[in-house]
Amino acid sequence: MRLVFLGSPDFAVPSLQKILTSHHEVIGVVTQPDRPKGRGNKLAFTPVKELALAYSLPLIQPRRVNNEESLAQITAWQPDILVVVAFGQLLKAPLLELAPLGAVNLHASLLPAYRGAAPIHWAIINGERETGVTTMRLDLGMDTGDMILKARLAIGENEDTGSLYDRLKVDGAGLLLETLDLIEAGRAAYEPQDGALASYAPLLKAEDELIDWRKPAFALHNQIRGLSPTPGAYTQFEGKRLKIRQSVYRAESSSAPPGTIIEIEENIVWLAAGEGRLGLIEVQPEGKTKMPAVAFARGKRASNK
RNA sequence: CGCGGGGUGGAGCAGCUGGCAGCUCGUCGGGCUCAUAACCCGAAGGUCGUAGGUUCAAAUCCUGCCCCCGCAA
Repeated sequence: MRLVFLGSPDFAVPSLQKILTSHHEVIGVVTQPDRPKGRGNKLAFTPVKELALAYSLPLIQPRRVNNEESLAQITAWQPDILVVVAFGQLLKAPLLELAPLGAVNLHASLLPAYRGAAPIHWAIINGERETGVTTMRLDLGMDTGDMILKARLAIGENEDTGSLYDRLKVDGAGLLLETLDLIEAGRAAYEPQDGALASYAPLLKAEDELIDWRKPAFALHNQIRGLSPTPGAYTQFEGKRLKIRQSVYRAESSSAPPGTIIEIEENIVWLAAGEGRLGLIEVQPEGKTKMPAVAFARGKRASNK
């Protein structure tokens, strides 16, 4: 099929790559505009743009993909289908109806669960033991389209978002290609989502990153791995942020007030939580590189005296 | 020129109103022994990111460069 690929972050890269190695033809790529990023606000290309450039694919970067100009360009490409993976903009009716076969999307959850922007983070934060990827036909809603294929994936007990993200984007790429082949063969089955079972995974807010020591240790552990490596969960220490990059937890409680140190083992700094105890393994002070939690604790003691 | 922190023995830090480089941990050797995270003694180990400048003297002051990171987007 002749397809236009819409995607932006590196989650979409394996999908585009996989399609490029297939018999399908990518006749155009749509990605987000270059944006000032990082320190110094330097302009950054999206990972999808990097790949598109490497393959010399026709590329547009509309501020609003639904406007007339980009609509005209995509129409001119005459695609059979639009393929959307973590694009970052919602497609409106004219775009959804532009290609004869509509638009398919890859979403990083087992729909209808975790519709929305941050399904991987929230699955881990909520302590899910399983997630997956779903392909669907896009409609006007937010991840509400009819589903085509799913692939399940178990979440490791201590797995973080980074690891899960990497696994899902690869699984997703395979599933997406499979889906495209089905559609091309006219054998795709479309299953409507049961809205009653839907749940949402909204964009992360700043307050989601702050650790509340009154919560149970397991919840904090899920929060920490769910936000790792980005944006990272943090606690306030001496007026500065201390990101907690890696943790463990135990059920046994202590009489210590939540957020205080109970004990320091060889590689773990144990703090009291609302329930149980949370063990810090790796932390990152504001303005510093990540370091073992035990080293941070030592440095603090040394400098406080 | 978005705001900001930092580069000092293997790790984490102090020293930076200029004058012989210090602390905690680790390592090695020894002691004590069943040690709350913090037992005792001793030892090894550092071109103080890099290039240049100021000075009798610079980790400490000035300038360029490299590197790491936080925030905001």
